[in-house]
Amino acid sequence: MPKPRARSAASARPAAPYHHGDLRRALIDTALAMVTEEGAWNFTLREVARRAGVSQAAPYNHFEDKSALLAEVAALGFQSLRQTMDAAARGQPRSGRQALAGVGAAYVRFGVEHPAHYRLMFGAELADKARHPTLQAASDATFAVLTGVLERGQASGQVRRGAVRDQALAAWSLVHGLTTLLIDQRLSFLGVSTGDAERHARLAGMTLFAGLSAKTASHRSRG
Amino acid sequence: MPKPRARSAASARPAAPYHHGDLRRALIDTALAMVTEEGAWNFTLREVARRAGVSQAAPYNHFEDKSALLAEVAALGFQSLRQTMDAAARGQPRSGRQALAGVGAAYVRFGVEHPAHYRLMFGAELADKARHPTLQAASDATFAVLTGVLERGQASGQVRRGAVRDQALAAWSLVHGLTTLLIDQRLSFLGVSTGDAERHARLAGMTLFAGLSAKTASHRSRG
DNA sequence: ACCTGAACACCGTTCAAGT
DNA sequence: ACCTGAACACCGTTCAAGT
Repeated sequence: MPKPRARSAASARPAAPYHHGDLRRALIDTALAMVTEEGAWNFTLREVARRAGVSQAAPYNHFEDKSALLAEVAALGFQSLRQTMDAAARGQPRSGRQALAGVGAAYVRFGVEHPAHYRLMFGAELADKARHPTLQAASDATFAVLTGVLERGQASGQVRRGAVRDQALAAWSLVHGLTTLLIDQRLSFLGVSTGDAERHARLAGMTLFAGLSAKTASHRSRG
Repeated sequence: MPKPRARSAASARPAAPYHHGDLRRALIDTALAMVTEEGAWNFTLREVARRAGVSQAAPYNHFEDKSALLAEVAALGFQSLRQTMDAAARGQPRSGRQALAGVGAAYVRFGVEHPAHYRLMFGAELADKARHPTLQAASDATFAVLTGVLERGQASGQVRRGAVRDQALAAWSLVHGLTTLLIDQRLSFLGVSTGDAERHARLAGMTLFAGLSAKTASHRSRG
């Protein structure tokens, strides 16, 4: 809570100083708490201000508009996701399939455990806003974890040689698609709920790793 | 301002009768046009009413709330997507890899060509609304196209035998993830734009079909 | 049975005015 | 330099009243 910044004597409660200490950070923290604790992915800027104890106009001293605040909260989400993926990657002793499945499962788990945050991170409101630099940087760093796992997999000979970028794109598409389908409950008709998330993540990861082809030998046909 | 509303004789133009002929359909058509022609995925119910020439309160005679209208428009999108996929499936002479790649590419192409509609179809606003029955049915029918392709692929021996449901889920996750990443421009840092959509869709499809594993023989290890 | 006008409780954003 | 109060132009939704 606020800050004493006792200017006279030791006044016990300055109550509400006119100038907030670090309102920018306080607003981000408040919004983050609303997202993570209450699952409010579509909160209003006025409510964030209200909870932070300032007027509705105050945020505009620190953010250009609402989406600028959203972008900061989303960036924190990407940092958190990256740490989760990093931990999963390090936890696996071997590179290749194990590491890939572990990282993929960690990715999906993050999404289903923090659906509001995940929705915010990938929401359409922040779509064309590649201008938010912190968000872009955080997103790039997250993607790099996947790329790293695949690079090490190729180096160790477990992952097929080829363009890492294309492989990472396919892998990211898979886990991102699965996560959003789970979060938005688009799979209920299949009997798949968020409780089965990790199982299906590993299953999908194995499918991606082994491929759908019935051919066990490399096929040289080129359509 | 309002309307003459010639009620007598065989007036050629009923102009604007107090009671709209089929306002329900007119509202859906109007919203659909806004989505497909202007890319307005977050349109306002009031604006739909305005364009349909009725008051802001009129829609509530035909829809419980805004999301009920959104669900109808989304359902039309799923029908359109299903037709696109069906055509792609029939266009391919062979089952297996070709059909899978073709259907997947058609799916992604639909998304990047109708980004607003796609966003609406999978938007979070309609997430927990599994109650909208028409939407659910249309979505299920779309998914069934994928399942059918995989079933035929297994029957013809081109697709690995296994649970079709799990394979379809992996395939759907892949194309859905790729589509949303493309639409929301999350891949610009990779130099991937919507123009490359079809190419990357086929690439990702091939990756899924062939698998990421370096092993060409089936691996029996179970970790 | 269907539609309107006006109202209620909200939004995001701006801006003069306060401290 | 930062914050407030009041305002503007909107929303989704409800409801008595009109036809």
